[in-house]
Amino acid sequence: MNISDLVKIFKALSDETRLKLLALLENGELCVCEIVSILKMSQPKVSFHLNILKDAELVKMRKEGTRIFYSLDDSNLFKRFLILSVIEKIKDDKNEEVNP
Amino acid sequence: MNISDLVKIFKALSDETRLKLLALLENGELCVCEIVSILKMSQPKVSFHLNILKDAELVKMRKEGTRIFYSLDDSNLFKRFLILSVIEKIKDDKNEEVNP
DNA sequence: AAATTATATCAAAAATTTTTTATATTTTTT
DNA sequence: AAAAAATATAAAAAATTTTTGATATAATTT
Repeated sequence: MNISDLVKIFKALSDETRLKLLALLENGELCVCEIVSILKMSQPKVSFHLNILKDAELVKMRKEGTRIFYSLDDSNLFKRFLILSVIEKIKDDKNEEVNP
Repeated sequence: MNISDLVKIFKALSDETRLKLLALLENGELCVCEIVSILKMSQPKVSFHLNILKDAELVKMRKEGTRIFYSLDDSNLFKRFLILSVIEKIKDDKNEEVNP
């Protein structure tokens, strides 16, 4: 992993939409259409951000018929740590909203 | 730490110049003028990037006379991990350049 | 084979970030 | 008190990223 890979990973993580996508995938794979309907964002927008996460190898994809399922790619230890940190911190954040 | 703080931290880390600044500060504080002369970048550019790192609380500063010294701010465990990872990976990268 | 569904891609527009050049501020030195 | 040194800030320009709306592609269903 060189400095450009590192920048690419951090760039991928430096957007709220993409952090939400990662958190959404915590419990397993989802297809694009499910993500679109859950997050209520336009489909090209979701595809755009998923593609950036895939480029940084933070998510991976699997085709099945007409659908494409995305899931977390935490095969690398450093990325796994980053993804887990993101998910944990976003959860904390949501809990604070509910229990102020 | 909420989701915006998280985005701010990753945004701060998502630029090569800023990763280099962090790596440069590994061995202790440096003033802006030293950083400028080492990295051979314009002074406003260095100040601009240092400010982004400071906003994300990845570096801290200390005034002494006319100089301002910057150093790593790894008081938070998560940030400490990120900073150390960055430094380690940038070092690896440089070693590979020398020993191909 | 036509229609439908799911997704990617493209081009234009909008928004944000980075760089550059010039200037302001503060402290120290002369 | 003027000059010099170090740094921040501001405004404009350049570059990059994100969003949007339209269209293309591929697999499935009718």
